Amino acid sequence: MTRRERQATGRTPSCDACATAKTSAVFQKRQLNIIKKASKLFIKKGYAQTSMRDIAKATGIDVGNLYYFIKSKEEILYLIFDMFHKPEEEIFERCEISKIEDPLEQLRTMVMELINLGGNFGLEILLLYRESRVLPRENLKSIMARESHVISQIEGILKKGIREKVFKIKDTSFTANMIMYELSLYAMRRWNMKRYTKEEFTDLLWKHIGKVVGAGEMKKARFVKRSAK
Amino acid sequence: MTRRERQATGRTPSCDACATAKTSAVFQKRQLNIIKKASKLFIKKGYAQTSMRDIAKATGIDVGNLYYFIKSKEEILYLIFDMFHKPEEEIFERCEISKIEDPLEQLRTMVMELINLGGNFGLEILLLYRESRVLPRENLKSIMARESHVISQIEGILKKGIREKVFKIKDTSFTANMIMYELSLYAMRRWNMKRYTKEEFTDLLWKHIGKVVGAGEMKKARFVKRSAK
DNA sequence: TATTATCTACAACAAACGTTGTATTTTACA
DNA sequence: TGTAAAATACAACGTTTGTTGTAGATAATA
Repeated sequence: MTRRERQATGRTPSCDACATAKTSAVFQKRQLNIIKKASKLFIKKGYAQTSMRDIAKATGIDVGNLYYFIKSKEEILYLIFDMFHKPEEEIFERCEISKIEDPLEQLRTMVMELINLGGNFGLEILLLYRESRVLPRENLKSIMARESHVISQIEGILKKGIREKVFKIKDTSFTANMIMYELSLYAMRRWNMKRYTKEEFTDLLWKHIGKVVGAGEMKKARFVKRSAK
Repeated sequence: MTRRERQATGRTPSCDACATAKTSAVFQKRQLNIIKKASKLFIKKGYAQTSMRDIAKATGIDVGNLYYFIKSKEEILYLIFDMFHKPEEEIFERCEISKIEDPLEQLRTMVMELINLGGNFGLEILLLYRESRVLPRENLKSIMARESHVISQIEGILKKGIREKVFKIKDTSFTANMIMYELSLYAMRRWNMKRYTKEEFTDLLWKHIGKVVGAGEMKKARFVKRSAK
């Protein structure tokens, strides 16, 4: 039996629909703790460089007993992604963005929410870029599907903005992807970005995105038009 | 002796200044081959998920004999970074960018060169983001120093552009970092970017950067001024 | 209190890993 | 052709790794 196969086995099905659903409060709390602590370790040291024994030490749960709460190391990573991408997907509805009229305000709301998700300033998203390849195809697909969903919501906002002549964008798909990508600048280039406070950075980033969607330009244009009348 | 310590030992000093410098053509060719093949594997599977035996298979060099050409697995990664960052650092001089007058053209030259480095469209730079943490502090620092050098060159161009009223930028350091970061969009989000050809992408990216530095805006402004006279 | 379900402690396993030792073959040069 | 250096082949070592087995403790329920 190869390691990969053994990994798939696991001792106790934890997140699958299992006979005796582990829904006890303690259980879920412990599992959440594992996920949180592990995500911190993964961010700091990398997935492969973090051993189950490290996670055991960080959580205070014995190495072997970790497998009472999770199926495998791989599953921890998946659960981390799951945990931080679910709320990401729900921003649009939760903030009732479709009810906002001004596309620029829609975009601002979306961006701010995405930035502050998890309170870690996008550090978790960095994991997706860095470690997603360790997940099996199946899981990776479902994660990517969520990502795409958010992207297409952003794209929707951009299109609306173009229709209302507030934005000026050549390729909405490209720009939506770029905006999503830019949100991780802080996390990805921490070594250079640390000089900015979170507030400074957020401000700079939003100004930047404003340029990207051509918002300022359009406003000016509209202003010129009106004054020309 | 721990693994980490053993890793530091190595069998034959390969890149250090060693008594009998391995400068034979064959030797260097083999070493280069290892670096190239390994970088492909690292990009595809990740550093930790690529074993020395994988590299052996890819290069056709026996596992043990790999250590005749390189000191350690870690060194391979370092050499990869070294290989792709050295030319990056030399762009400015090689292209004689300081002799170009128009800042926008300066920037365009720089960007295009950076994009096409290695011919892999930035795929190697993705490694820096993903795997740099496995390097020891010392090496990491030297890599980052190079990065910063390129960034400051970009920043120089931006400042010149501002002085000449061609660019409009709030924080040159932020923007320089952002531009550098944006160059890796294709590599980092391949799964969504594959729909574009390299030409399409390059075009979109350049237009995007144009907006970011406020180039279009300024031109229009200048034009307006002149027509107002 | 008896019984079951939940949780824990600790040791162990088998595989994979980076790396080394060594003996042998090939090449370069005199 | 002879000799040293360069390069190869192959087996092995010592660790670390993710994971499991199992026996015992604790908590909940009756």
